[in-house]
Amino acid sequence: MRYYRFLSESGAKKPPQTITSAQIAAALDIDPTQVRKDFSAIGLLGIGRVGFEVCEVCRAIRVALGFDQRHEAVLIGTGHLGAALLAYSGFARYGLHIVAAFDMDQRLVGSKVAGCTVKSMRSLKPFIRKHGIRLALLTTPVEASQKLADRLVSVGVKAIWNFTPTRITVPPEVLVRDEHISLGLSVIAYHLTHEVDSPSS
Amino acid sequence: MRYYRFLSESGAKKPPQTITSAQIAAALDIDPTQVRKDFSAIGLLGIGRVGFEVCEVCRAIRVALGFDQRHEAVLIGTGHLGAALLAYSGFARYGLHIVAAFDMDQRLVGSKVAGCTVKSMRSLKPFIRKHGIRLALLTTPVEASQKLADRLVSVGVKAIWNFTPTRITVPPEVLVRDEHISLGLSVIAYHLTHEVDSPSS
DNA sequence: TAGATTGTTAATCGATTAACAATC
DNA sequence: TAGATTGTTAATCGATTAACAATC
Repeated sequence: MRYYRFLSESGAKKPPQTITSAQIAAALDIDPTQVRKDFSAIGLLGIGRVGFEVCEVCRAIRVALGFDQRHEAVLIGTGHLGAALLAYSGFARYGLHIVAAFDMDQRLVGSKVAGCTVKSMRSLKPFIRKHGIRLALLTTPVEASQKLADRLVSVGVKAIWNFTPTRITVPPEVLVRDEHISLGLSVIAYHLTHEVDSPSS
Repeated sequence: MRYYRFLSESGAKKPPQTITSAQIAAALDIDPTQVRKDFSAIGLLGIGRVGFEVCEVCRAIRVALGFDQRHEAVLIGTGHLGAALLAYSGFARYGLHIVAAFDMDQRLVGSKVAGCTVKSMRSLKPFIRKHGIRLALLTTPVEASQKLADRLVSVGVKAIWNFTPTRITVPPEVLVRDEHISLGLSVIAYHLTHEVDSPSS
């Protein structure tokens, strides 16, 4: 979560290998007690008078969140957004590897997008079965999301990262993470509107 | 927020122009009281025995969140993600209009991305001043985010929609909305890892 | 030892849920 | 009128914050 981002960023810079819960709390603008509680929840103990060892904390978080394990995923829909995700190099840090990309458009099949060869949808099911894929990224622009989700679930996919503006329904054991931007949009629109109402405050 | 998405979607289909708080609550899996409370918070009153008028609710939400106003924005960084956002047609529904795109890369300047001509960074400040732009979308892959943010703030930008994996700091009156995917990633990684630990539960 | 920071129990705060008279 | 749904007050629940003995 946010701890990991902060610690792995700041940890590289400064030589001191320990950090106090108060320092973390100040940087992330939360309560020091919260930090200690969260850490102890994942079986992480600090050292009295010194604080926490940065490396130790990072490793514990990696283990708790599963970043140390390799997760293989497929990406469906190689449009603008799909290409952006394929090109993003930050996933590997969290153990996520996109091992194949698929697209409905037969004209795109065989072409390379961000160094990844686009595969035909026909090979989707066999591929997932063969490699035991458990995560799929949905970046299809059209509203075939639900049908696709059903197909994915039927071959054993356990989590769907949904970047489409569609709400999809799946069995309870499957996780769907929606990455809609409409929520962020509403926050921004609200701020801009409110700004107009009271420009000075 | 979520109400608007649900109501504007379902409202188009069914003829009945009214909906009850219980129906909304069931669809969104929240408490009916919560719905009524949220609605009354934006000065929205229902009708006894009937419920709420769908159109009326939608309009009130639009007004409260500022979707009825026109918000003009600039986009900086026309990479994959920038292109995807430019091509996304859903923004207009919320009153957001991306009126110009900028990029550092001089070779891209003048070319068209998703129907929008890429402008030089040199013209960024004058453009913002001239058009009174108050929102900027940051999709620059490199770590020039902070410098860019400073420049944007200095010419009067009031909100920054940050799609870069960098944390940027701005004066308190400026809103920064981070659209990191690392949070979603951690949720997914956790689910997949936990799945392994107990496949049957 | 003295000082600072932790782990954890207790208290506060806010948000969510329940209950019910008022209303159409 | 009778029935159903609202608006709002009261109660519960959980999470955040405070306090403090234990620890290095």
